Amino acid sequence: MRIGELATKAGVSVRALRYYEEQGLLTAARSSGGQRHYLDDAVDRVYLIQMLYAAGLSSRTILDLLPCVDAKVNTPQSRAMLRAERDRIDRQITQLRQARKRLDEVIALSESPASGCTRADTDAAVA
Amino acid sequence: MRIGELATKAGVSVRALRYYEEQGLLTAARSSGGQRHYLDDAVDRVYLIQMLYAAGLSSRTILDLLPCVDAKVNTPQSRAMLRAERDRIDRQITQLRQARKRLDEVIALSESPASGCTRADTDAAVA
DNA sequence: GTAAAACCTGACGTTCACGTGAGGGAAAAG
DNA sequence: CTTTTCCCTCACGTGAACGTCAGGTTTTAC
Repeated sequence: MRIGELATKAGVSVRALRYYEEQGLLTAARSSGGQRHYLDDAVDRVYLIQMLYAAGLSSRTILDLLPCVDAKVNTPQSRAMLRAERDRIDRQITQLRQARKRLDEVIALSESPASGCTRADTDAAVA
Repeated sequence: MRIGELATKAGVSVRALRYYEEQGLLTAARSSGGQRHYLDDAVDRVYLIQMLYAAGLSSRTILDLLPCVDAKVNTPQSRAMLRAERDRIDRQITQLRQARKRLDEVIALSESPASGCTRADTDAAVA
């Protein structure tokens, strides 16, 4: 498939795919005319990349991790890196939970009929 | 306390504190000479700001939320905003869990003596 | 009273993951 | 064969959260 189709299937922009290639995260065969051609499994690869981006990893880190995911590299260093990133994600989840908890407290307060309700509540809620 | 002390206590840079003020997230009294002076509770306020930044909120969103946290604003809109942000954090946690799971799978594979270990494992692990 | 810290206001620089044209070929459709 | 449609490579723009340097003032220490 060509880049437009992959972009649609993977739910990202064409520009993003070119960027991934530029970062070494995604490779493509080229037609005689220079156009990129991808195999079907490129869709999953893009999903994975997106997932790692969403987890807060940088292009560089993803670039280091992908060979491990592909099971092409498996050294003590690579395993340490994997664990380090997993731990980073764990810490990030912990932070998010804290923030969530904090917001929940505020929400609970704001929804209880106690404390300083600006009374815009009971008034405007029906109107 | 002055800005340097607050920066140290809160574990952020002086520049960051000035930036927070610029964004309306943090206010300070001024000395006759124009220097910022903070109360002790500013430390907690900075912690909170950092927590919300870490949760992926933008300055603008934090600016909108802070009055709610301070219980100074409590309208149907503000409560909806709080819930929206909490839900966003929930979705982000879900994504992080997925990424973590994926990494865990890779780690499990790389640490099991099966599959394509590059053998750098059993060799160099002792050396 | 003077020198060293610490602070002030601009204002430009940085990084990241792309967005967005510009100008020009390649490929599928008629 | 021509017309769309898709694709190509530069290459500059963007937004967010600061970093950093310049040039000057205020506070603190001796």
